[in-house]
Amino acid sequence: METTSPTLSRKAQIDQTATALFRRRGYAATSMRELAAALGIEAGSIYSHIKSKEELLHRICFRVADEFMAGLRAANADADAPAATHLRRAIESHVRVLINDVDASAVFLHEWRHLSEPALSEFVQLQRGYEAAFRDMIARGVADGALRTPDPAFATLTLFASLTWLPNWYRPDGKLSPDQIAERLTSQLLYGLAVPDGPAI
Amino acid sequence: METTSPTLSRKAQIDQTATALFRRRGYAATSMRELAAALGIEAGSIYSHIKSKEELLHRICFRVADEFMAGLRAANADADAPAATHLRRAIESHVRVLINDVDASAVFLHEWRHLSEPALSEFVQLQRGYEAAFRDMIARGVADGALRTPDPAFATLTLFASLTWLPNWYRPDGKLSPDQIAERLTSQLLYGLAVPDGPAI
DNA sequence: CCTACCGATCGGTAGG
DNA sequence: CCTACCGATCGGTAGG
Repeated sequence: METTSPTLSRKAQIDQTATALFRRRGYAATSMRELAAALGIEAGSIYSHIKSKEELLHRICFRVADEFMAGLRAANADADAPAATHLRRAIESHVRVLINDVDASAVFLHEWRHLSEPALSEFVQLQRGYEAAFRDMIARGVADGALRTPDPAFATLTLFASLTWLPNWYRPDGKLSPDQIAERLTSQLLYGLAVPDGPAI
Repeated sequence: METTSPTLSRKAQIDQTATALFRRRGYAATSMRELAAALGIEAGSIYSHIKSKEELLHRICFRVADEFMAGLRAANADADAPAATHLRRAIESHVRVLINDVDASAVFLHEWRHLSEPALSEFVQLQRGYEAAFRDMIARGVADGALRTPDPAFATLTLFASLTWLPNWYRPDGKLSPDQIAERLTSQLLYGLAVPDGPAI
């Protein structure tokens, strides 16, 4: 079911296979016996490498969260750049993280709610901070005249929607490179679909 | 846990309570005993009203699908209107369906993959037809000069992303009415965030 | 890493 | 609609 590189440690193989299964079938609907079968071992054997099923989910979610956070910091590192440039760079970084491991990203986006406390609250806090940073970039872009929107919070939601949806359709064998996707996404979000001086719609 | 109107039939109460639970906890993670407890009855008693757990999911998913399809047909009914108008009306209809029952919409959007065959294939077919209709409206809008995009298929994905994300943030007690949300979403997707003759970003 | 197993819980049914 | 229960499967462990 799964071709794993022989250079991966068993623990890394477990993580990778679990990521693919959690994405395809959902965390709750994936049993440890399925995971074991995909790895070619017995269910009990998994527990010599991990403590619990949730540990797998926890590691996936927080690893991806760390990557998003690091990308956000890098995008804002140049304090002299205008807010709209920070925003474009942050979108590009986000797309790159998503594409770099689309299975893990999909689990991060859709399965985090199965975390239990206190990890759940910690995760939600990270998400909120990340979204607030995007809202802030948009608001600063509006303030300095580069962007316009009647509602920065609303614009942030739409932006996040497009970013979040990406793992649902991205195929690694597609024609668009990560940079092309980021560029196209950015341009469509910034400039929209309507012809500038075309007819009212 | 749940306040259900006394005018609802028991079956309608089961559907409504199941919808709320499937949304909050996910289909796979919701047990029939949880559902029974939320209804104030015993687990076995549910089965005098329904045949199986999946029947509940099936009914939710296909009812919402029917509503989306009906809205799409209505939006395209006026054959003389330009494609961009069809598109705007279809977006407005979509938003109204989502907001009309946000729990059911969220289940429709996120839990359909737990359907088993042949319902699963049937559902995917409906989804594909719906998406194709939006892609077609965008392509016709580009052809008649009202819209512009380097990639209609890509634009369709971004549009769907924004529509799909809505149940994740919409709060019935929010300040925006359904029509305001539809209008704001449409305008942002069509006109983007950038100031028309502002600086390059 | 396997065998053998634990208690808990699952969806669902029979009979009343 | 409840009581009492079915076989199957769950996450996880002990001992080797």
